[in-house]
Amino acid sequence: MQYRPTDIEPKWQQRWAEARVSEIDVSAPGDKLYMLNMFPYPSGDLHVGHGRNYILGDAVYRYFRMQGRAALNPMGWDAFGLPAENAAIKRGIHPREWTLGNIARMKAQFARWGILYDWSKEVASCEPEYYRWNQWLFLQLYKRGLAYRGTAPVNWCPQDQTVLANEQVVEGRCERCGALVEQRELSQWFLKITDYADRLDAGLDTLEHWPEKVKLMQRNWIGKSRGADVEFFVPSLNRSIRVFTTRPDTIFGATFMVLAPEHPAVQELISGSPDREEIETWIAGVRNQSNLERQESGKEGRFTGRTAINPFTNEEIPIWLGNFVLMQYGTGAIMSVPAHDERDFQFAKQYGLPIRVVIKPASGDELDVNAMNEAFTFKDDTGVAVHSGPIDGLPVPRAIETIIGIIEERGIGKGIVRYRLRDWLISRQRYWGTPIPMLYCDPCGLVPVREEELPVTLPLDVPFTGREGNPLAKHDTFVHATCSQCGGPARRETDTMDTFVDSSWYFLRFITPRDEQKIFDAELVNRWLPVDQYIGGIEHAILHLLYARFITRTLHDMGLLQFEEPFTRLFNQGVITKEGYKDTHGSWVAPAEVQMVDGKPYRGDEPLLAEVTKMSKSRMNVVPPDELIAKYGADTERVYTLFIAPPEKEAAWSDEGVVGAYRFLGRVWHMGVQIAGAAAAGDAPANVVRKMHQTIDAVTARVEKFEFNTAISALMEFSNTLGEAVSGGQAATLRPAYEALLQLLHPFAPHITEELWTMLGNEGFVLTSKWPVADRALMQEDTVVIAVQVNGKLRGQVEVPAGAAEAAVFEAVFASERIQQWVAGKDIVKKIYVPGKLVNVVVK
RNA sequence: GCGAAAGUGGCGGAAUUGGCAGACGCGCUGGACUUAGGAUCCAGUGGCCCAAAGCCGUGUGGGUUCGAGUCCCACCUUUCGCACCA
Repeated sequence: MQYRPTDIEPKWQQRWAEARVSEIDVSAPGDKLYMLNMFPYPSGDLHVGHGRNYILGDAVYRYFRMQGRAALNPMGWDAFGLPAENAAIKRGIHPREWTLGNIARMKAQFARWGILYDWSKEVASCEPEYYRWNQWLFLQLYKRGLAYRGTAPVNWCPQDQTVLANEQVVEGRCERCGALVEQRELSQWFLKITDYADRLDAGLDTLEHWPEKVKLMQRNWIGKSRGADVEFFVPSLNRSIRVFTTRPDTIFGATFMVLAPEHPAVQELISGSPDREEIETWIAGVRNQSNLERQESGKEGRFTGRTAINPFTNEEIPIWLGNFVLMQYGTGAIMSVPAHDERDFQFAKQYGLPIRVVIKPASGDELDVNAMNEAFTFKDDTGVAVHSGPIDGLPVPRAIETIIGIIEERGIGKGIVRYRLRDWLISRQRYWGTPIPMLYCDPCGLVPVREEELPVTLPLDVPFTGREGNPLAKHDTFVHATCSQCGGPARRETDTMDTFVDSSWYFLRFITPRDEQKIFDAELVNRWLPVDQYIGGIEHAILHLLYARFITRTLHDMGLLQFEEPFTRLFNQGVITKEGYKDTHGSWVAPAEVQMVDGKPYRGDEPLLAEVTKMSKSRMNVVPPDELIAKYGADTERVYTLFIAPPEKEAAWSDEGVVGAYRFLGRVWHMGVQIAGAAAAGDAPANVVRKMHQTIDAVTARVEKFEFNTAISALMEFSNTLGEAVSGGQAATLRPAYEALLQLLHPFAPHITEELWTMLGNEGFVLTSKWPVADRALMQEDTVVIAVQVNGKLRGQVEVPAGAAEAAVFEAVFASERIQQWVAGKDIVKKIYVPGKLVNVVVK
């Protein structure tokens, strides 16, 4: 009987579905476990690279089910977003239709992979039943002052015709389309995530089971820094300007001040300058530049013509404007200490400003200003304050503490903690998203829609022209509304929400997805959450995960949640890469057009460049799962995907490598057929029993640690052991050991194991059988092979009974002729025995 | 520039607390079975050497140790993240 995956896989997929094996009653008691894969954007077809994420989650889910856990494994759709709208513009298909079609395709693909989700919990964020709670959440945040409309310089993507959150701008470009982002001063909706900066930072310390990398990225993004705000008096204006510094200990070395060109005091400062016009032209030029352009143009500045008083040295120091000082951070003004800050140093050198050393190395001589060609920062106690009056001789950390005390005492400033994090801009001038439930009324001003009027339904009858502007704004019956307060005519907000709002709380909705009365059932949610195991890509290290942590805290503060961290364990799978081919113009070439000549790629006689990159449609290097499944089956794809590399690592797809997984399953199959055909009789050979227990032990430990590649290699070894026993005519004795193999293999290759399990005459699913437990006593070998080293070099082996005493082992070692050759006639200096492993004899 | 992680056969990768480097798989070589093989099965496969014995071998150079892929120091390379955040 041949192994034909295509014959058996659809059958088992159907049986699991019919038996509703993955549906769970969340109100029933049980040892709960909440598994979650990040819900995907329904972009259409999935490739084997996407598959890694879901296959991995399904393997873990099935393992926990076999461990007897009440495991919830829901799935849904992050269904709002720009690609749907772009598809509408390009192809004339409605975003909703496009989205729902993609959802259906992806759902079918999950089924073909044999993935078990609890579809009774499915949600799609584009449905009013879901997004009304998005709107409800917004209103709660608005009530608490955490949602506000404000004017600020924002990121505008000219390609996508919308504003973007800071988190969505990568190296000055739109994260989605890659267009250069422009700065615009606009009135927009924000969520006050900055109110939670400190808690979001501190909470990272409690996340023991998150990858360090992700925590670090979040920590850097939040950018907490301690320092001081200090007032510098400007005599000619009879007022002071406040600067922020993280290094108040260097204030004696502050020899000038620099303000951002956008600083509100600039006009006043330059009012008396003879160069005023030139300075204004320069400011206008800088204002037009993005941060990226400013950085590329190098450090530039202008002298305002005025001076401030350094409050510690009492010297007059010049006030400059500089393109490198950011208005968005701190106070938009800095004190410059060129000796101990690299940026200040460069600026001072460029404009001939004085440099004064106020920190010396803790061990070593004072720095020579004239010999310096870079700043020396001394951020820790490797530096000691000098020429700094009251803090002279103090190491940097203590100097900072002391000087802040003095600053506060003198009333010229205070110690302060600042964050790099800025408020979350959630307005989008796009159609396919959750309408922001607000009204503009002439008499009443800004009015929130009443909760009982939710949802504010997104109208479906809008034209998609692709021309500038949000189609919603042109929809008369949507825009014209009645004021919730005065009943008069009002204009509806036509901005929609960033889709990251939708995904910031969806994991709460999965518990009671059909509840029409409330966003979620607090009692059940507090029982099921936090999510025990969250799985998804590293690309969400900041965006989604930070927003979800923020929203969870706001709901906690509303008294709805008892926890502040939504995800206990986080796992980021690595991407799958494959070779793609580029032509001489740098365009990607379809694999069908590529011919290999002497191992090098060509299109006709044009040589191509092979490049291993992340699998993606645009690079034309995707492997569609359906062809693979048709040829080898989903089980093969699953086993190969998990075996290819450690799951957190990037992995290169190899079409040949797939065959190895297929052969392995083929061997398991043929072995199963033979064992099923032999009437069970007698005990399995001792080596098989031992290997079985060792394998149970190894696979269990490795699945728990997400080491699927080595879990599978252990199963291959066990399968090889069983195969030898079958060839040795022992098939009749192997049934229990073989059944254990099927159970251990089930999470990785669910279909074939169900089929063989049934073939052996078992009732029920492998999935609902009990995960085997290893008997440690039976794992032990009767005899052990001890490696023998002489002076650290391997010289032989001896076999001794397991647990033999040290003396007996040495006796066996010196009885060995091979070893005698190396030690005869030499002084034995030392004998070392590592129990059960090796002996090292040191001779001279 | 700053921060983090990682360097092991032709390839993907194994290797508890320092204890037989290269598990498992791909590929390759030889063989079996075949009209055929890009199917299947069997054997071999780190390098030097016909082979054995032996020697060498985990990015480079040092060190600690009876013993180092693993620990320490210096360096090199790669990848990722941040990037004028005062």
